[in-house]
Amino acid sequence: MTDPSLAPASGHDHSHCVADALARADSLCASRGARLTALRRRVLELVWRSHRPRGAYAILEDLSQQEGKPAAPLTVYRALDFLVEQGLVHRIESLNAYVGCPAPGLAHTGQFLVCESCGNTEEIDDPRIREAIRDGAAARGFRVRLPTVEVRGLCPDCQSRPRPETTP
Amino acid sequence: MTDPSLAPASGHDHSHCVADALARADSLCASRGARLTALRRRVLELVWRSHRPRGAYAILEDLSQQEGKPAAPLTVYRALDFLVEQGLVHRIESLNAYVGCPAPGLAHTGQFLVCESCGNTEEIDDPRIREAIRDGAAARGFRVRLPTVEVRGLCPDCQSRPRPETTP
DNA sequence: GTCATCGGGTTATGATATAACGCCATTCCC
DNA sequence: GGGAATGGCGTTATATCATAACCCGATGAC
Repeated sequence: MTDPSLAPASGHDHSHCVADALARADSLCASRGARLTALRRRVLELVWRSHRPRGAYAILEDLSQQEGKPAAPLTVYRALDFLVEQGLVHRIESLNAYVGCPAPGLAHTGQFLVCESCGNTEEIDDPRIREAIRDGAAARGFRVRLPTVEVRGLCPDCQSRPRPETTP
Repeated sequence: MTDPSLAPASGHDHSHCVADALARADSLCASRGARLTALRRRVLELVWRSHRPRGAYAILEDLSQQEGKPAAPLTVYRALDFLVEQGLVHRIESLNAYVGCPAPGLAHTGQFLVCESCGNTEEIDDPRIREAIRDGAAARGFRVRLPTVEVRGLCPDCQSRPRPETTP
């Protein structure tokens, strides 16, 4: 938890992010009748250890360490499936990794700005992008179910830094 | 090669697609001084067996069969890396699979409409989508290097069919 | 001819994800 | 409350996707 490589890029109190995310998850699941079990909540917390997408096996390791005994991959994947279904976590396809959603419950399908240098990933929901995809698909007779937009590049911080921190 | 599950959705002469793709690859590589070796060319042909993204291991199996002896994964991955670098093939991140580019040489980064029913994947290059992403990122100070847009949904054919063909 | 470079073979391994089966706790119905 | 249905999760095994490390032969530069 005090591993500096897990800290987010700019100085912000990340514990707030985590606490907020958990609180939102609690109330959202409660309002939906979805069961945010202890395990699922712990996995959500582990996803939120940073603003970088984390691989399932990284989460698995953390979980194993917390429990003092090795956990099985399925344990983590099932929890992640639940969290993704509830919109609490997004899967970043191009990284095979998972990142916490900062604004769940808004029924959005976001777009992701993935920094190739520090790994930090910002979720946005830009109406112009959303509508351009919707219209572009419609013009070709294609019915959109799930748009995936993942933009690799450099975040503002890393553009001004020579060689920034490593990814976890 | 005559496996019907590999045929593209609508009746079109797919052998033309393949022949065209190979011809374009030949001239493009020649003009660039890139070496489209026999192996790479064969892998490109196997990617083009359908308009569905194909997994590296599916290609590997085809290749092994053609050669009468098992090929190694690296063989295929190296060829695919080359083809992707040359823009002859695109990787579909959300499927961990590869699909032929119908218009290489245009220096585009396309968007992909992936049918969840039949698997056929159409590559488009919609300026509105491209520009919306460029502007949306710029507005947040993010420098785009590689935009990835993969839209899952239903192609026109599959919207009018009850339960269409399977994916290979 | 000699060297550098590159394509590709070989073997091993790492990383990501799911299948199949079963137990147990909760919940729901009556 | 009793019993059945459901869902969460443990266990073991396996599938799928991708790369590391090493070597060798062909090609082209000089």
